[in-house]
Amino acid sequence: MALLSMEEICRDIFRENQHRIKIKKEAVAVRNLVNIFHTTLKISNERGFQTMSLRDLSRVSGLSMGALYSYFSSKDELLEMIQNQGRRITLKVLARCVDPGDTPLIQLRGAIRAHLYLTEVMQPWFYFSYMEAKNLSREQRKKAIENELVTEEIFMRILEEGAQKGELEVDNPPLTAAVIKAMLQDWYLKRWKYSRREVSVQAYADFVIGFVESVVRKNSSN
Amino acid sequence: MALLSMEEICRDIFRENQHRIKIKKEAVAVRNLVNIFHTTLKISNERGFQTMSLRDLSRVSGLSMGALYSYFSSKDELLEMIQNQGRRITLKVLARCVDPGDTPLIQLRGAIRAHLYLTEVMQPWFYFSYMEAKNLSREQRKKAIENELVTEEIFMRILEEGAQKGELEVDNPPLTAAVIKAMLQDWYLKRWKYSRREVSVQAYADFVIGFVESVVRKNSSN
DNA sequence: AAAAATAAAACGAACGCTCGATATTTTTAT
DNA sequence: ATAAAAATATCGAGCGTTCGTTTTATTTTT
Repeated sequence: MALLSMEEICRDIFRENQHRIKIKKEAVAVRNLVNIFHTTLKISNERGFQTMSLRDLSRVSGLSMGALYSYFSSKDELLEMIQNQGRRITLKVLARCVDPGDTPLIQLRGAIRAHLYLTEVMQPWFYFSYMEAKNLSREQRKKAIENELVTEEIFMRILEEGAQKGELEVDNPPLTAAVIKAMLQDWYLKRWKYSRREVSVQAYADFVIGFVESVVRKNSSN
Repeated sequence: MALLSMEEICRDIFRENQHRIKIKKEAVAVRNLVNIFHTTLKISNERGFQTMSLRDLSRVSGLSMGALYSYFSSKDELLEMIQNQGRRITLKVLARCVDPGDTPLIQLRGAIRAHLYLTEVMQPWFYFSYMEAKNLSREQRKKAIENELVTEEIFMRILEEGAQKGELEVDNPPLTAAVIKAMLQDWYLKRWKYSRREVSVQAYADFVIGFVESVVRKNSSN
């Protein structure tokens, strides 16, 4: 799961945006992109993206204003780059963590664990995406909403397939998927609460799986 | 439930902050406070409190800059006033909606419905409080966190009482309360999603109650 | 020598906020 | 009842500051 290192992600970003980025050498660019994104997430998740000035970003990252503007052409573009990459990774990871060959119950468990472990590793990113969504442009906000709905649909399809096969008992798949999503998002939105209580991601995953299963499983045995 | 009119709330605010507010006449002050808060919530919930300039607020509310500053002494104080009042109302309403004489199961249903109906009526306020929490001063942020935990404790105590009396089966009251809270918060955080799907607050309340009960009730009958 | 980063200055625009001028309402005096 | 006076409320141009952004000449790294 942790194959998703910040370096790899930033290398992708660099290659895809090479026409915009003024820096030529990949090694240099990647190193600084990691720095820029890390610092942006750090400051923004404490005080908000709007409140973070580029002078703040310059000071904390150690890069000059001129250097920063070699990597993006505006503050809004920086916001978009972060959002874009986060979205792409979510879908990629979630899609490959659900094996259509498995039974719905196994798929459900896999999807819950995948969602929690992914958001655990990339908590700052998800927290940022959630909180800064309203600052996006209209088209970017539309993409963010789509993304939310797609993740939810993954759960809904599993539930529907389970109900159809008679393996699960779900009387309202859309709402069930919605509240599952709400429980999963709580993990990265209220991280302070769970770490204060020393709840590990494994413990939370087990709990949510148990909680959901006692609703959707036909017989409470095995 | 809708006894909590904006006018009443603003009258309370005016009386408690009369020393700060430069306006003498209650009727005038209340009228304008309603306008100011309503407009602030409207703009902030679309674009964020930080992004909203006081010139925006002036333009949309129809009050001049000078008039605005007769009601608060700084933008931060406006933020605090809104947060304070929202917190107070939450606790007041939730506390009086749970009758200790009822059985834990009835209390649980009452608390879920109370939470949902309250946040339905005051959705902009709750959405605002959630999203703008990071912009608060340290002491104000501490109060917001306390508030979150207190609401959660109401649910935890009901669950624990139910488990103790043998009426409910809850193996992890703190985590159960946490995910119940997550489901309830989803209602005001993702209002766009539920209204798009035409899910009413009653339907959502019934669903959540059914969902939770099929986990915590000992026998699935009656 | 080329590429990249730096420090510093400057730009106009927009920010939170103030304050003297003005308008409105209430009180007082006739 | 009405006009003058006082109190209250509103106005909006303008304050100093900071914002995002660009540019410059210079230094550092490869």
